[in-house]
Amino acid sequence: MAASKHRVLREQLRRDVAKLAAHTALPTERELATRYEVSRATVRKSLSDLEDAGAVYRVQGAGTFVADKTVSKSLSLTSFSEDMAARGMVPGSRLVAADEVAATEPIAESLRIEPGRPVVRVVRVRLADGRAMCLETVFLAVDRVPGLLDRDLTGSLYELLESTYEVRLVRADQVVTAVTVDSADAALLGVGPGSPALQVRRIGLDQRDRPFERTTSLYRADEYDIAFTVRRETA
Amino acid sequence: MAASKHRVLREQLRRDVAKLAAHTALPTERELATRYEVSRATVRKSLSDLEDAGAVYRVQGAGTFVADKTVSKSLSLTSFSEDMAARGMVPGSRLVAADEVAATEPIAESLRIEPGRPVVRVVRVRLADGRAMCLETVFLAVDRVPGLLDRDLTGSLYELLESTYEVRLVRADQVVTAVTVDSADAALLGVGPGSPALQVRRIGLDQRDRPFERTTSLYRADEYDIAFTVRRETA
DNA sequence: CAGTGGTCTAGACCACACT
DNA sequence: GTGTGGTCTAGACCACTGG
Repeated sequence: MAASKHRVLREQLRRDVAKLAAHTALPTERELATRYEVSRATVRKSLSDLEDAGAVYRVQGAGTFVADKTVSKSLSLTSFSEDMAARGMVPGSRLVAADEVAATEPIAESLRIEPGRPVVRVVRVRLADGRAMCLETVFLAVDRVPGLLDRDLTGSLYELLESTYEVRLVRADQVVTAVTVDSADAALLGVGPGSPALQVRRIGLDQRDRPFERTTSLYRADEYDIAFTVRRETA
Repeated sequence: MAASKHRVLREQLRRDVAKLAAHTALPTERELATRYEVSRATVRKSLSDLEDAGAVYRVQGAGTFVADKTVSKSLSLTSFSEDMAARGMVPGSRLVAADEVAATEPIAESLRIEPGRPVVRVVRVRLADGRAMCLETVFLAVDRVPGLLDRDLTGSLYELLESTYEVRLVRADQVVTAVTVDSADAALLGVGPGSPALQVRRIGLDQRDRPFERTTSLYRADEYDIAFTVRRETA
């Protein structure tokens, strides 16, 4: 499964493109279709995906070209572990708290459950190469993840959710703000009180658009940034 | 121009979807194709765009459904003016400086010109409903925008660039960080020194992937956040 | 002008969800 | 099984770029 022609071609082209200089022209769509023995529609699907990912750009009448990859992070949904791996760092965790609490009003609304219902709370200091990078608090509806608190919570929570509970996050709504950390959080992050931090509040949704995770992450401003590419609408 | 069938259908469906409750099923692709007298491929293109925009979600074998729009900002490239308008506020500007300076090393690299070459600098306090929201510093290669300094710089710079110089931004690479503002910036923003702020550094690119604008925006943390939806790759 | 990407069609089969 | 979205094809014409 998951080995469609356009996917295979896309990954093939992604590798090819990585070796080429920016602004180099790719073969034409018709040429690629002939060469890889697929229809032009399939080639176009592959190229569209690469365009969305910021790997190439297309100019009508002229051709398809290798994009300049200065940033070109297409801001996909990643776990902390994946994020750190992509930055070439080794992810880790220090468990601060893992318990069951009653859902407060905002938590309940985020998870679309009744206020006061029990939710699982996991608080962790996330490490990058052993250094504190982020303070992360996760809330999960307890019905969706029975027995979670008995598991090993120092690794990737996403992987655990996927492998054990078969919930796959496919989308998340995020809100990013700048804050200054209070003294309690500062101590956990190993920074001075009043230091700046990036706060990311996220509601994770499954394939059916149902929320099942609400996470607040507090990233050290001196160690972390969010880089991504945005595009004009109606491209 | 720009009135392709899939575009027309997309906007029609966007309006229809806005009236429906979340998780309501849309008609099937074949049904829509028949009803609007287009091919199914055209319907799929429209639905894909809406899916990318976060308006609907699709479940193989089940159907296409109205997404829950709690956030669903697909983080598109917008000007400050557009951004404020979308938030229901009236944008404004107070010009702080507009001059020609020699490009420093980082500026030159961003704009892909020689260090020391002249660049146009525009510094503005951006207002929302008359209140300071953001301190914005824009650098532009002078060759691309001759005579810019003689223009009215209190409105939308993007509109000016588009209408006068025919440069269209289609993509931008952004880096978001949290900072605390120094006393000079604090005075311009009307906040206390050491207040938190969201810093957005952006390099704007035209359709040919050429950089022609580098902007650093400093947003008051108490007035501004960045909300957007992210998706899992290989969807 | 020739050649490129952009749009569109009509039809086919597959993978998956639901009942 | 029936019906859904997902993939793929072969071919056509349009809009635009560039020499």
